[in-house]
Amino acid sequence: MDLSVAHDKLIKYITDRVHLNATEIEVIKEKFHLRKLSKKDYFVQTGSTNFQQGFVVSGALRVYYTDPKGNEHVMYFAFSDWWVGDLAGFHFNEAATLSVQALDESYILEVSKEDIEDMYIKVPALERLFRIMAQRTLAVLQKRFLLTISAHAEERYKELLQRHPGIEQLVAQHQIASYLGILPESLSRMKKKLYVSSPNKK
Amino acid sequence: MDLSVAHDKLIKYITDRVHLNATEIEVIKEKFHLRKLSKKDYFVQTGSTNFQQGFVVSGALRVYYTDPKGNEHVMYFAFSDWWVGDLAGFHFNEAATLSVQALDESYILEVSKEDIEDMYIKVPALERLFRIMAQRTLAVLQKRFLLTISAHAEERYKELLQRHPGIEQLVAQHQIASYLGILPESLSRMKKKLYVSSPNKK
DNA sequence: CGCGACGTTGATTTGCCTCAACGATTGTGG
DNA sequence: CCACAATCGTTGAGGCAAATCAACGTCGCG
Repeated sequence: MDLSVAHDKLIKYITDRVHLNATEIEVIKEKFHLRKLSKKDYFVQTGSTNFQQGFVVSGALRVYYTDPKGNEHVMYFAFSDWWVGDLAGFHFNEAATLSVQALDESYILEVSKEDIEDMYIKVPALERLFRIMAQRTLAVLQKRFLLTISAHAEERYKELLQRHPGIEQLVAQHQIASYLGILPESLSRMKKKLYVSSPNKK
Repeated sequence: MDLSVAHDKLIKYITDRVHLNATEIEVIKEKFHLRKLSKKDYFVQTGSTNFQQGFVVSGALRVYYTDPKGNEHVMYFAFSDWWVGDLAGFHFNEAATLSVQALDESYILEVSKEDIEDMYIKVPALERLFRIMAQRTLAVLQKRFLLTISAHAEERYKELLQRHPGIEQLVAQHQIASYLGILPESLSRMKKKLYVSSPNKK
């Protein structure tokens, strides 16, 4: 993965959403640094106070929470063109409660909170971009929250498959169970039940 | 409740967070319209396509979701200085999936999506304010989501009491149960259990 | 006053967890 | 490159938190 190719991908992502002039593009390129993660490497770990955000250029990652009992809960999976980081920690300057780990070799354009604040001044369009992104992410999280409290695991599983076809080829089953908020054993039993009662096989 | 008092409250809220000049203040005052809600009146109802947001000047409201089975789930309660509206519908221009209902007589400064978009141009500081608000709301919702999937109802109940002391005097018990994601019967049993095992009474 | 909304209590059910065991696959160090 | 270990998915037995269904007393209010 080449730095300029990564930068071009980021600039395309941004200019698809807001207008930038040539100077602004240069400012942005200076601030985002390419980082390679091997499988199982961490981009952010619980307790970190680095406050960075990352734009995923390629690869696959999981963003998860480790609760006080030590159980891990997947918040979301991230692929090309997604953003990763601990938003709560980032916003409140608190130690990260989330971790971000590569599920495969991944390339990420990393930016520090300081540099983002600096860019808000030098590139006002980013203020707009990040407002829109925050509002959209908020709307998406709200939907996920409402589904989680109103529907059983089986319904949430079907919704996931519908919203993200092919996810089962990309991430392991126990990661999907974690995303759904159930144990791997429960997902295994659920799939068996769905398969037996409605055998859409061969 | 007087319009100019309400406007002053809003302007104080905003200028506590970002800088405004006199002209900008006038633009904002023109866009926010005062609305009185009696107890049980709705500010937003499921299916609405008005895309308005509201700044709560006084009173108390509940923001809730009605699932396909007809069960209501309280997203949050709103009091003075909070914002209410269906953020998902607002952002995606979809019919509202949330409802906002007054629990007591309330006064709200209402603004349409159109006028907000207009203000982003005339008052750039609002772009920043709404970015910050969206990011903070997102961080708060993330914490709520993570607590919901990782902790039992009893722990969530204690967290609510700690974060919002006095909530039990402001809203009915079945509303609190709905916020916690459990049935009124379950909350009743839980309180009984907590009371018996740890009688902090007289 | 009378009705409806609210909170409580009881009996039973259920969705998912916990703990345990066991093949199958994957990965790795010698 | 193979042998062994670790990880993963599956299956079983039993348990628990909260839902469901039902009944009933109390209170506030039209």
